[in-house]
Amino acid sequence: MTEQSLAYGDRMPTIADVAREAGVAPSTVSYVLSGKRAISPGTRARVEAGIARLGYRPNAGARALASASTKIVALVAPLRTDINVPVIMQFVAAIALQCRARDYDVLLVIKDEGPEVLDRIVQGSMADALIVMDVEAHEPRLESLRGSGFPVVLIGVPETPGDFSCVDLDFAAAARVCVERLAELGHRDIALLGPTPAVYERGTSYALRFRDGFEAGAAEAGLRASVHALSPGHHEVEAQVDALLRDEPEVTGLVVHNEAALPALLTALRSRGRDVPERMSIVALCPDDIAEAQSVPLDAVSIPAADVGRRAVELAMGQLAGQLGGQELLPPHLQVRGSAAEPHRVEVTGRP
Amino acid sequence: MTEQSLAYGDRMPTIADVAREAGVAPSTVSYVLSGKRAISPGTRARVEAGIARLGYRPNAGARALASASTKIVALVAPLRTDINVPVIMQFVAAIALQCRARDYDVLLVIKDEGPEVLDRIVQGSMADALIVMDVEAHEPRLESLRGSGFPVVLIGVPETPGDFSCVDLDFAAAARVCVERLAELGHRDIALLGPTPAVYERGTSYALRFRDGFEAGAAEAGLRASVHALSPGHHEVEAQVDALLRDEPEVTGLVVHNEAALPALLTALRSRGRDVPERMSIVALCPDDIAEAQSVPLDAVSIPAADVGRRAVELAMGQLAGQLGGQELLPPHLQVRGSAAEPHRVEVTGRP
DNA sequence: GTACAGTGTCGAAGCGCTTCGACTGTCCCA
DNA sequence: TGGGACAGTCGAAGCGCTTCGACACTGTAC
Repeated sequence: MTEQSLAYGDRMPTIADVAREAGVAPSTVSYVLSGKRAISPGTRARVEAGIARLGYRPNAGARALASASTKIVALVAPLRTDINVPVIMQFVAAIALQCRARDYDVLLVIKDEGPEVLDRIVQGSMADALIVMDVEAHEPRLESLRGSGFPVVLIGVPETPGDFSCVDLDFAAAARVCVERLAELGHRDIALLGPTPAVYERGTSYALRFRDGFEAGAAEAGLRASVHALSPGHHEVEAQVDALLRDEPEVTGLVVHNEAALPALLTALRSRGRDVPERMSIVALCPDDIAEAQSVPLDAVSIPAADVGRRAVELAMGQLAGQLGGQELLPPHLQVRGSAAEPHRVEVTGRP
Repeated sequence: MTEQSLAYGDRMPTIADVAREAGVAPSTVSYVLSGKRAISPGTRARVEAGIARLGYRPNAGARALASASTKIVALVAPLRTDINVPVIMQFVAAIALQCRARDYDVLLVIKDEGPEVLDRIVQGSMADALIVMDVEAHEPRLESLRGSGFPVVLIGVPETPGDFSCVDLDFAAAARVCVERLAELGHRDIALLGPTPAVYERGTSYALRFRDGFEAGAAEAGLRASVHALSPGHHEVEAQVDALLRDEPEVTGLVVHNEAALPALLTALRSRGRDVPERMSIVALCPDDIAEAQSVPLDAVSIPAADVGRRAVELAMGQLAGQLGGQELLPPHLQVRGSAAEPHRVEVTGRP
């Protein structure tokens, strides 16, 4: 039962070869493989031996053609390098793993190609389902799929989800949790340091939801709050910190939604005498490993990439099985690590 | 000539539908699409109109089956989150873009599944070529493909490349360039701060080549040199910097091959009075944007991800066209930004 | 006027698989 | 003791495409 090593270029063995080898009909081999009909133990054994002996693997194209199912999930991912790269990667990893666990493969589609690409995939039957990451408030790309019945799962929530399944962290709730944490500690003036301006300009769904949640949470808690987009790069961050400290000196707590800027931000604050958490509190939205790797471990709501990815695949599979899924927002969890504390009201009390 | 919007679930139009619509034979439609035979302008126009009217897109599975070519490149990528994530992403982006430009799609395969996965892809005819990122010195996964004639391109160079095509930055030369830069400036004691120990333990090809190049370059230039793996995390980096400064106080120049640790490293050095570049020179190996975003912009050899990715796809396409490619190592380019300077021999001259 | 090379088009034969209906036994229960 | 139910297997049709050889023309050259 040694598996023959096949040179590519030799004709690959087909189901007919296996059938001949095992002395059965091709359809029987197919049924052994799919389990869709009962097979006697003896026959099964002979077929499996034949498969092993020939090193047979079913041809994906033929299978797709005959069964009208590709066992492929198309994953639409943004491959900008400006944002969030590690988080994107975590999503991709989680989704790929989940797909493999269900015997699906992943076709990678780069976002920011036009809608024709998706049509090509869907109408060319290149995949059985579509998972779209990083959805923006408006996604013209997806319009042609609306109501088509083709299984689509969005990671993120567009303005009009329609009948698309959506999964995501509840960014609005996450922002509220961050704000509430600062409010409980006694902060009265806070600021949101968000992603680069480009992200807002694109209308990126999660960034907007986080911002809106921040503003709503602050309003409810009666806090003064402002929002700032944070450009990356050490000098930019320093300049923006200076501007913030100058223009809004009362701010004692920051909510940061910008992983890339965190190291620079912490350095800038310390060098300006605003040590964290004594003289500036920070609550961040970022992956756990990033929160922990900072010079001051950060209180943070983590982005549950693995959970979101898993759920996205589950929803896709559900749709393949005929269920329809709605919007799912995963609840945020704040991990306290010590970067937020009660404010020292130095500016107010006066201090030598 | 309005393209009809198709509901998925409606039977998708086939080449036969288009043929009927245009009043020609299916094979004629096929030849219009492939351009493999001459077609009169009139017929072509009618066929194209029919295609547009029906919104026809060829079925990928059927096409693959009939033509024995999938128009898919399988990309084997590591999705660990411990290393190099942005760089990996740049490779993936570059490869995906290049593939699309050649009308190929990308099937994403996660590394660290067993060899059966690759066999499934190759023998199941799921892809026409394979690009493998992050290759290690020994890749048992690839053994079954050796000599098979299936187009394989490696990003990185294993110990025994055999007939696999390989592309990569010339990491050994890159290390030498870094060492030479420090040597020219007058440094005599240098250290390499490399990636996490796990990367060396895995036998990751590029890390080993960089290290070997570093040691060889230092030997040639007559420098004292040591090698240290750098664990990520702020505290680990601080501890390791302390150890270095204690155990090898004469070191005045660092070669850093560890993007993730750079912010922490710079912070640690400054807080220990070893400002860069005055009291410690640094030359790094990292992407340009990362080098520029540091608190001190770094002299760095960048990883030409886009070039490597492009070349990888070109080599894959070349193999599909019957050419065989060998190893290609791209020359390193050092970008000077001011993080390396002549050493102040403070420890030697004594200074108040 | 016949031969001959194109040129443009068609029909049919697969590519390798799944799946449906049909067929042959067995077994069990009426 | 006959018949239905069921397990196990087979053969053939067909999924939608590509591609090969054949065929009908149209010119052009002798």
